[in-house]
Amino acid sequence: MSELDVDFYRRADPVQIARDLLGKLLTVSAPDGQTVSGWIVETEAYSHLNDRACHAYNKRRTRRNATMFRPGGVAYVYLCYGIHPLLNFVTNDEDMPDAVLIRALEPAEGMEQALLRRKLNQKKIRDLMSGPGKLTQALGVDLSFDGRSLYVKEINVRDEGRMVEADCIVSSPRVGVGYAGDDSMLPWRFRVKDSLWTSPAK
DNA sequence: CCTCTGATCTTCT
DNA sequence: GAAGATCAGAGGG
Repeated sequence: MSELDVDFYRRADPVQIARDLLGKLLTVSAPDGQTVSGWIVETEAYSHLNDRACHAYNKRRTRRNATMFRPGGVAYVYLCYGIHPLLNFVTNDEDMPDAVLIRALEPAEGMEQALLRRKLNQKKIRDLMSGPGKLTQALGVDLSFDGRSLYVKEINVRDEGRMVEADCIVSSPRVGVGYAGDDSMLPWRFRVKDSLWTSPAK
């Protein structure tokens, strides 16, 4: 139906955007020419205000997080644990560094290519995109996507009319952010209730 | 089902 | 030097 636009990404509340992204269709055409897409079923919000788990907490700049300071509507991709590229969408205005981490997708188009990239067979289909590192591998997203606009054919997000009602969204604390102290308790992880495709981590 | 571990890049102490 | 927005494989129950 329609591509998500500047007005969607440049809002000031990453928590609302994380909820709104559930049910949207993410499509990636990798440099090898293959296209893989999936429905977003799990996200996490990160805010530079009052959130110690955010890479850009208190507007702290590092070489890694420079992309977060750009205007909303670009991809922020960084290497986690030295191995896995993780995909975020930058939100809010320039120099207001918020982001939404994409944590899991329900497979849509290009499943054969995704299975190849993940080295999985049909029996393991549930592991295809059910985690932030798994989905970047399945989609072919690597560090070269950092800073890429989200309005291009290489990577874009569309509203295809799949509705996710408020009472179908489960919120819980984010994964792996214990270092953030009290902020690690914020219920800023969002999942589609009863989806078979969300990540297993507590 | 579960717990443990290695892989190995960025950032901060 | 240590820990992190993670995953896969090995081993045990």
